[in-house]
Amino acid sequence: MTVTLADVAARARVSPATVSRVLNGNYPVAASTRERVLRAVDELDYVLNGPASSLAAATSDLVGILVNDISDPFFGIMAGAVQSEIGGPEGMGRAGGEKLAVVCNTGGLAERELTYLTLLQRQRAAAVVLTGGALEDPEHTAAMSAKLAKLTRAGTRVVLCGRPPMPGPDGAADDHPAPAVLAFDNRGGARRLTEHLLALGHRRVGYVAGPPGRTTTRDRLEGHREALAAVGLATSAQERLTVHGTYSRGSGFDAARELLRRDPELTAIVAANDTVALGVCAALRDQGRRVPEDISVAGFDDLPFSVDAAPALTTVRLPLFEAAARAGRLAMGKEAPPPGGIATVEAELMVRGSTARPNG
Amino acid sequence: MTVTLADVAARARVSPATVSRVLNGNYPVAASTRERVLRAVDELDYVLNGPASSLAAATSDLVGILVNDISDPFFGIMAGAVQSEIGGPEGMGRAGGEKLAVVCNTGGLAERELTYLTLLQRQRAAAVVLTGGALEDPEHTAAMSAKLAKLTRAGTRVVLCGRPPMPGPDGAADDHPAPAVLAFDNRGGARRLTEHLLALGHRRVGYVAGPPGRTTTRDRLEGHREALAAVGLATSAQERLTVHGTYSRGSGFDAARELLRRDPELTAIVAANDTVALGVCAALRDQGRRVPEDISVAGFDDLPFSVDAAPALTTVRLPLFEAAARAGRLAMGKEAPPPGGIATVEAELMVRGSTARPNG
DNA sequence: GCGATGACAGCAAGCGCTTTCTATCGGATA
DNA sequence: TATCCGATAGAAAGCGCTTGCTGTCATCGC
Repeated sequence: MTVTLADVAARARVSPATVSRVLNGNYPVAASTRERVLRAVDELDYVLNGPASSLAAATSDLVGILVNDISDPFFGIMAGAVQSEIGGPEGMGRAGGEKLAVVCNTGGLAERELTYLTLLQRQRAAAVVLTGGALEDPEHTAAMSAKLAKLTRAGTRVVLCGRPPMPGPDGAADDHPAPAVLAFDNRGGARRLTEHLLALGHRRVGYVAGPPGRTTTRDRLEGHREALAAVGLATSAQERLTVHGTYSRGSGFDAARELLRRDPELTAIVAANDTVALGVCAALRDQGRRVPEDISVAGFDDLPFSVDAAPALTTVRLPLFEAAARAGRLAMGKEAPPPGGIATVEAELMVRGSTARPNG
Repeated sequence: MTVTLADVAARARVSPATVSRVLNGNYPVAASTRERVLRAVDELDYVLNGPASSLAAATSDLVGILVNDISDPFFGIMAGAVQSEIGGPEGMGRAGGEKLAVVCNTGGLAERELTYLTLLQRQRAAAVVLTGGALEDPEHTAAMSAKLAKLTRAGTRVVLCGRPPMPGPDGAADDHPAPAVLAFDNRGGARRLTEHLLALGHRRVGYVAGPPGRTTTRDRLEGHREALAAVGLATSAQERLTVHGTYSRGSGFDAARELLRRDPELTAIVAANDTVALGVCAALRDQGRRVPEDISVAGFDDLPFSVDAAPALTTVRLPLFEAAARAGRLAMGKEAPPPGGIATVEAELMVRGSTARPNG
C-alpha cells in the first residue's frame, strides 16, 4: 500500500541503506547514485516513515513547547518565536535539523504539566521548552525537577523561558547538563513600574495580582512592594490594596471594583498584566472614572494590543519574541547556553498615556 | 539504559505481549495480572516508546493543526480549542485516545503549508486540522487537494476549520472520505456589517482588505460590496475606496491614512479584521478624528480585546472557540461529520460604540 | 464424564528504518 | 607489480512495540 524505503531502493537499483543515506545526507554517496535515488523518491512520491525512523535512530524531530494557554498572545508570541527557530520545514530526509513543534496547553495545571512531559518523553522529543511562570508547590517542583532530569538524561534538551531556575533534582549526582534558563526580570520590571507611579506622586496604589502560587505572580508583587517600601509605605498597609485574580480581563474588571470599594481614594491601579489592566480600565470607565485623569492604570508584558488601548497602556515590556527565539535556538543547540546556564531577560518600562499625576 | 517493555515483562513475570495489552487496554487481561504489570511499570518508571509503538501499530497519537500565525489570537483561540478536545493527556498507554497537538505555523505561505503536511504525513498523524482561509492559487489548491487526499487515504482524518471546501483531487475516483468542512460565513457577516453602516446613513465607506489571493479576503470583500451594490453604490466607484494590506495593526494604520488621502470625506471605514481596525483607529486618532463622531470604524472576528478598545469595536463575531472545538471533535472521530461533510458557521453582527450616524 | 467453549497468556513475525561492519574497486604508493 | 587506501555500496542485525495465531486450563452443557 504505502511506499517504503525498500520500494525506492528497488526502483533506484540500490540497497535500502543507500537510500537512507541519501535522505539523511550523513554519509558519502556518489552524485550519480544520489540523483537516481532522488528521482525514484520523486517518482514514487515517497514519504519517510517518521516513527520507524525515530525508532531506528533513537531520536525524533519533535520539540515540545509547554504553555499555560495558547490562546493568550503572551504564549502565542513565544510559541511562534520558538517555532520560527526550530521550524522552517524544508527538504526530505531528517536532514537540516528541522523540527516539528508540539504545543502543549497545560492550563497552568500541575498534573497536566507533568503528563505532557511524560508524553513528550514517550515521543523521545529532541527538546522541550517550558514557558511561563512556575507553580510554587514544592512537591510539584520536585516532581518536575525529577522529570526534567530524566528527559535530559535521555538526551532531550530542556530550556526554561520566562521561568525561574529550578532546584537540581533531589540529591542525585548532577552529572547530566542542567536546563538552560532564560528568566524574565519580573521583579525588577514591577519595581520600576511602581517607582514610576510613585515618582508621579501616587501614594494610594492598588494592585491586581495574578493567581497565587505562581512565581510570576510573586515576583511582580514583590517588585511592587519593594518600590513601595522604598518610599516608606508599609507592606502591611498595602496588603489591603492587593487583590488576587486570574490573568484574565474579567478578573481585572472585578478586581478594580473591589479595590475601589476598599479604598475609593485610590489614584492608581497596577495590574498583573496587560489583559488584566484592560479589564481594570473597563471597570473604571463603567464607574465613570477617567483614565488617567481620575486614576492611573498600568499593566505588564506590553502585548501588541496595549499600545492601542485608549489611552495607550503604560506597561513593562518583556521581549517575548526575542527571548523565546533564543530559547528555540538553545533548544536546537544552535546557540551556546549562557554562562552558568542562566540568563536574565530585562524588562523595560514603557510609559504611555494611562498614567499621569494624581488629580491631574 | 532505558527501560523497555521487555524489562517490565520480566519484572512482572509475564510476556511482553501481555504488558502491551495491559497498557493499551484493548484485550482482556486478568485483573491480578494487570495489577502486577502496572506495579512493575510503576516501579521501573517505565515510559512507552512512542515511535516504536507507532511503527508497530501503524498509527500515531499526533494531531496536526495548521495555522497562519500562532501569535495571532485568532489562531491561538482555535488552536487552544482544538487541543481542548483532542488533548486532556492522562493515563499511561495509548489508551483513551488522548492525542498530542502539533501546531504548525505556515505564515500563510503556500510551500510551508505543503511541507508541513508532508511532515505530518511522515509522522503518520492521526488527524490534521487546517484553519484560516485558503490561498486562491489554483496550482497550490490542486497540490493541497492531492496531498490531503493522500493523507486521507493513509488514514489521517482531515478537517477544515474556517476554510472553504476544496475541490476534490484531480480526477481521481473519489472513494476515500472527503475532509469535513466547517466554513465561516465571512461573506454574510461582512454583508451584514456593511448593511449596518448603510442603515446608519453612511455612503462613503472605505474598506481595508486583507492580503489578496486569500479566500477570507475575497469573501469579506464580496460581502461588503454586495451590501453596497444593494443600495446602488457602484462597485467600480468602491474600488478606489478599497486598500489591501496584511492582517496587522500597522497595515490598518497605513491604510487608514491612504483612504483618507483618497477621500477626505469618508464617514466610515470597515477593516478586514479587528487587529486592522485597531490600527485604523490609531491612525484616525493621530489625525485628530474622533471615532465614531467624525468617522465610524468596524472590524471583524470579535477577538477578546475588541470589546476593550475605546470606543468598543463594532465587529462581526465568529465563534472561533466553538467552531474549532467542533473541528477537534471531528478530528477525533468523536462527532459525526455534518451532512454533506460541510457546515457553515454563522457570523453574528456585534454593534458597539465605534459606529454611529455620520456627522453624529 | 467428555468434548466444547471461553478466558487468558505466550510465541514469534514483523512494522520500516538506521547503522555497523564488510566487500569492492580504481587508483596512488612504493 | 604488489599493496594499501579512500570512496562507495551492500548485508544484516537490530530499534521496541503490536498482534494474529496458538496453546492451556478451567468451566460448562448434556
